[in-house]
Amino acid sequence: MIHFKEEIDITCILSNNGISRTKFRIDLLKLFYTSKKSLSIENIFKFFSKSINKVTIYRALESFENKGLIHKVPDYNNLKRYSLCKIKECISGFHKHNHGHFICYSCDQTFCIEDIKSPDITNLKGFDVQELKLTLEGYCSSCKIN
Amino acid sequence: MIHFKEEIDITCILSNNGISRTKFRIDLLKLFYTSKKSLSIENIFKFFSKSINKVTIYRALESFENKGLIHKVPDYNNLKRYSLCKIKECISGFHKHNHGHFICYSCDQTFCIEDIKSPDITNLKGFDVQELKLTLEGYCSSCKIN
DNA sequence: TTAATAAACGCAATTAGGTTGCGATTTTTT
DNA sequence: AAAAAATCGCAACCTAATTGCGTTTATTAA
Repeated sequence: MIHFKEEIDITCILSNNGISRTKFRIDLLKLFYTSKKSLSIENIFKFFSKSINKVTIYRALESFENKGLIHKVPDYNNLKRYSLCKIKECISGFHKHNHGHFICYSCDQTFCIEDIKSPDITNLKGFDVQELKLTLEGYCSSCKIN
Repeated sequence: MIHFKEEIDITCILSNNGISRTKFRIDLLKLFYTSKKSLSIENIFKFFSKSINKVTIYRALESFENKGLIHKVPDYNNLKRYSLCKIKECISGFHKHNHGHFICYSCDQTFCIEDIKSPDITNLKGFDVQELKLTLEGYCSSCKIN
């Protein structure tokens, strides 16, 4: 069981989004709130000591994403990977993220970079631009050689 | 057999890069030179009327990429997809692309956008940024409603 | 609180994209 | 022309992800 210093009502968030408060889904959402990192299926699988069926993980993540609680982030190996949505604009069925993502070559971790906003390119001749994704790659603070 | 108006010596390019000039590889490289679009394995498979084994396609693409003739582009469904390298900086084992890519929601096509250069973000606190990828999404000129 | 309804779970099977091994064929080198 | 190297095609394999379905758990209605 995970505990917070400042209580965030996980069960309330789930209820408000029409998601059943099963032990696993409560703990999974808590995990996203406590983890500063993005999470892959494998990360989650290992966190729960492989006691949870992977299909269950896939379906919970799909549900969370559809409700706007988490969002997909790019992954170095093109695997499914998610981060908590910290923006209120993310609601059921719709995500709004204009932050960039950083992928570390060494630890394969993906970080959300709130600092950098994506450049504003809305009019590009011939194209109707709906979204803009900025992905940085390199070495994160833990992996780089100083 | 594909023909060019201005002769580009495909067989010469292959030879110079140490790639055997088989009928398939010659035609494949010609296809990349004539196609304005990026190509997925499925695109190529169908172009050759499914007469070429997919493993052969995978291996030819891997070879072309390693020699710097083509480069990977993002794909809407995370499939392998390639475009011709138009930059002389792309040589054996090394690619240098600072252009952006546009993915169409409707036709799933990926276009190289030479016009826009990726923003120059080399110093980001705590991170050692090696590469920057800019991907636009929306509707291309053929698919958008005017 | 209990019965009915809906959501979530676990298991097995399947799908899909991509990879590997290997013998046969084609190309290149000598 | 012979030997060496690269490419090809087939079958088998791998991994991530998806689907079907019967069971369990949670939510809603009575």
